[in-house]
Amino acid sequence: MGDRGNDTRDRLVDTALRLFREDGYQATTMRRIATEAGVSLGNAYYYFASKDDLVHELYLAVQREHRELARPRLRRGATLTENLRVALHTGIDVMAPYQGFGGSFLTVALPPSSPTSPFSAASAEARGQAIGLMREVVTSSRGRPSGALLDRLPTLLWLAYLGITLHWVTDSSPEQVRTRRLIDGVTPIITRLVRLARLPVGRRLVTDVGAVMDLVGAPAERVPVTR
Amino acid sequence: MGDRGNDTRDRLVDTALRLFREDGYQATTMRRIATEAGVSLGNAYYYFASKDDLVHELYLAVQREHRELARPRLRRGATLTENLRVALHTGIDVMAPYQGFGGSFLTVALPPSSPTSPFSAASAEARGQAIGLMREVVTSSRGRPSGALLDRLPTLLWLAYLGITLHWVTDSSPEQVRTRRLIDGVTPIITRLVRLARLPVGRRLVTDVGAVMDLVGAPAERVPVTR
DNA sequence: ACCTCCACTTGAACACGTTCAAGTGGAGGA
DNA sequence: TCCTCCACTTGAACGTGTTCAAGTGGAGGT
Repeated sequence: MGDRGNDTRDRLVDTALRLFREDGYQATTMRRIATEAGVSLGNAYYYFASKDDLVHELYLAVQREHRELARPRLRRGATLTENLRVALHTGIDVMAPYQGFGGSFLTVALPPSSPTSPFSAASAEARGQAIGLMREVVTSSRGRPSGALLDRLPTLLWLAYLGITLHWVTDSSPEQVRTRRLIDGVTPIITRLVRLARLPVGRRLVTDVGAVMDLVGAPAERVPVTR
Repeated sequence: MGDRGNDTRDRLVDTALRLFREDGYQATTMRRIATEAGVSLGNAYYYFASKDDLVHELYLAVQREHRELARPRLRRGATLTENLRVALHTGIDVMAPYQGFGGSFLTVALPPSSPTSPFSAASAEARGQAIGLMREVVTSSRGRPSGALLDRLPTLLWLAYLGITLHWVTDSSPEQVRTRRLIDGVTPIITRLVRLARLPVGRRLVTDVGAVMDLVGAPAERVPVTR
């Protein structure tokens, strides 16, 4: 009992996430995290290899909350547009407190060296869950696509979500309304593209896009064989 | 004459870019840049506000070389697929020496705080030139699209280029063949989508995409009114 | 010849992220 | 009770990016 280790670890994560929210990335120093968590500086490094490692915790927390908040909001039988809209807006809602984090989010999240990278093997599970959420978006909606696209769509939607996140990070408009508008504008277009897949022209597009995804090794829902 | 200032500045840029190429971002310290350029540490900060400012120079150099290398390679009357392919591959060629730079490229290039950000006002001119290159790709190709799409396509292609760069950064495959394959796979798809714009279905898509771009304020070729 | 000005240069100093050798203390066995 | 072990904790120390008060020197006016 007592669980000295886990207690300290939890206290560090809580303190770090709070400071990240309140003061952003740069202004939150490792010394302050340690002090406010009531431990020494060196001790923080016993639990986390780097400051970026603490951002990884933030990444995981955001992801978890996104999933938990979005799933019950999906309506079985609603349009793809509507369910996708809900999922994307919920994502922005969850990330909102960290907008001040701004570019530093990417600074840490994107580089392939970091385990936070959406493409790294280390975050394969988190990525798989994100794609899984998109699969739920697809399967819970009416008018869902046929075979080939059904398999590809979750990953494609996840990529779209990544792009929207990229826009959000650089979005300095009040309340991030520009990103909100982007979501509202993009979702019907995606739905129209999905419908297009029923026509011969669309079917050919699906085939080609699928081929590229295989060739490049697009992330799948489960840990992919990176070779 | 003598141009003491410009000499020092040029020497700093040359040294920094060389060290970035040879040793990457992190291993290249401001102290080493200053020393190898034959000036004091403080002097480097007289010319460049930050280390990231030197990366901005790298960004500009890469952009300039991309443009200079790609333009003569475009063939008037070739297919859009072919010309776009050339432009994108040339981009990768130019960036290749900096692959080791890896994630740090984005680290510095993407955050909206940094003037290097593709979306910031500070890099509006560089961005405009990049979009301009894509415009040349479009106008030099045969079978170029009609009115509405003709205006939108350059920016859309630039966004595609951004996406491919994003993939390149995290591409650890030898010689970045995966990114090469991505380019070869994506360009014909883009061409097919452009052709689709002639049909009624496609025309409607173009209208909708254009509306979203206006709403969100997508970067234009010239400095946009960011509001 | 002297002075004035200011673009340019310097190195010390600061706070930061990170590392590391040296502890500390409580659980479990003898 | 004492001993051993090791998960956990500590603070000093290193190299980094960045800032700043103090110079330096050459061009141009008198």
